[in-house]
Amino acid sequence: MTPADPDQDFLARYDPREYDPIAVTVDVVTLTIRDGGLHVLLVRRDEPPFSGQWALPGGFVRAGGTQPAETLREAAIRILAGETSERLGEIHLEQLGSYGDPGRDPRMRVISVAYLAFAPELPEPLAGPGAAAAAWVPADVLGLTEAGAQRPGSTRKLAFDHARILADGLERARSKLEYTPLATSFVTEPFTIAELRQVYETVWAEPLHAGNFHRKVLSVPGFVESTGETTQSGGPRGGPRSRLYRRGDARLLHPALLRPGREEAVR
Amino acid sequence: MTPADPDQDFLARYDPREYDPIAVTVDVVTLTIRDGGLHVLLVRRDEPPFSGQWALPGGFVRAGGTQPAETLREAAIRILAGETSERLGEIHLEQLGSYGDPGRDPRMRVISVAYLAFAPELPEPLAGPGAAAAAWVPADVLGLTEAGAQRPGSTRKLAFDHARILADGLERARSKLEYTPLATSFVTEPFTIAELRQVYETVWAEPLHAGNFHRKVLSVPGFVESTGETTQSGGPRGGPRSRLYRRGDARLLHPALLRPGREEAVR
DNA sequence: TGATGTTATTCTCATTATGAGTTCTTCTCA
DNA sequence: TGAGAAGAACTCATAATGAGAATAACATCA
Repeated sequence: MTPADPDQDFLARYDPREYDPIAVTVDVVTLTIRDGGLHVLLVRRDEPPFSGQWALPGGFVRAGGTQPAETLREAAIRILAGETSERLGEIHLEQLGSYGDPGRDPRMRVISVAYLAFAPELPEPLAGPGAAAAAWVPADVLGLTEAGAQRPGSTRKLAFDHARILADGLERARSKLEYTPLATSFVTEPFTIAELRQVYETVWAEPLHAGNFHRKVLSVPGFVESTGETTQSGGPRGGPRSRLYRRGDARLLHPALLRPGREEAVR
Repeated sequence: MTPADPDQDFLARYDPREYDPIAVTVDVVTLTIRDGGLHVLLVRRDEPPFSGQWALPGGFVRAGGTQPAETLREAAIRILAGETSERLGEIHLEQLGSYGDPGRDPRMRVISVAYLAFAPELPEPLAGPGAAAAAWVPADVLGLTEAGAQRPGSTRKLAFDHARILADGLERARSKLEYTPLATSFVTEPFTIAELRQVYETVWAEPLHAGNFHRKVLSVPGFVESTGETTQSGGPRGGPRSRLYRRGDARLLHPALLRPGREEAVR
């Protein structure tokens, strides 16, 4: 950012209409748990490119000028509101990363800032102002690999590089569950320890030891807070009533709740 | 990304020259350890806005068209090369986040994708193709607060929102040392355990227990690997020769090396 | 109604990880 | 040569974890 730098000079004298433009969009990975499985909110395209394929909800950032300017986060909230339209205040939203490889959009150079949202169970998406079709799609039917690709035979091919963005979002979610209390963003208050455990088991896709999980959650300061109440009845297949909890005031879990069997992931 | 979405329609018919433009830049937070302190690479501006103030090295992303297109990462490498120009292969580089609030650049709407680099000790920056002045600046003289502001009285005011970007980069670095072997990116091979400990103590800004650190580093599989050699002499103030190590093959530290006294940061 | 199975919650116990401090030894510097 | 610094390896108390079992409250169904 100095005048001797040609790039900075360029910025100082920049008249954007003279240069190759870059478009900026925001795409949102919205995760929720439905029917015991991890789901992501997708919309279906029916115009080229990628016509007929599923994609993350997204849209342009309003730059200001003829439109009111908005922050990147505000753009993400606007896009999310187009599909879900309710209780946005309860939804956790964080920036995931930016994706800008040349050619990721065949029409022009597009930089997409991806956001990641964690939501408690929501109704079917209104295919409202944002989509011809919108749906909660089980994450596992997309056949995502760790490398951000889709396995051959996946019935729903994702448009653009959205498979990679989604894979990054899933890994971020798995990781955030370890050291933050964000699992509570997937449930509605009040909730039981078992509901919280199901969140972990679903996102991590592995069973956890119920007793150890229970001990751990209650021993981490500020993770959950007892309401003093219990459920009105036992579970659908028996068992005693569960105590009910709400979110605590911790922003970090200390000590963290680590995924089992991470040794293999180390190298 | 469907035709019913006005934003997507907009994209399909987008002629960028008709709309309010957004510029995309890449800024790089480059951290290194010099003279026992954490330093960041900054350049000095001498044109408005923020003339005379320090800023992160940055530049436009080459969109393609009249210029060859580059990825965001390639842009970051190009910017880094302008200042440091050597051994870029050894430098760890990762995306930090994107910053796009309206008004962050008074000239126009600019989205900046920030990258974070960890470098071993490098020579004074060539104020080369990238800067009228470039320097390694001790991170502590910038008076950064956790909130991303600068304390009043800081002698070097950072331009734009670079104080926040730098604060985010520092926190990312502190955090990454816990669960990745990236501390080894701050030293040149071969290195001693004490050198590695100084990296942690510098970045975390707190003293560590030498014996426990030693035990821990050697017990985490794949963190470091012995070369079988030792230093040629003891330390400058005495002590025996140290064994030398190189980087191991671990990508994650398991178990992690946690910062002491994190309980206060939890809420 | 009573047997059977399910599940929340609590406990035990062996193992591992951590924090604090000590010991032994090798080296530099005065 | 002596004093002090520092690498490396120990000890030991405490905390955290993983695996399993025990207890008790509840649902379902014969």
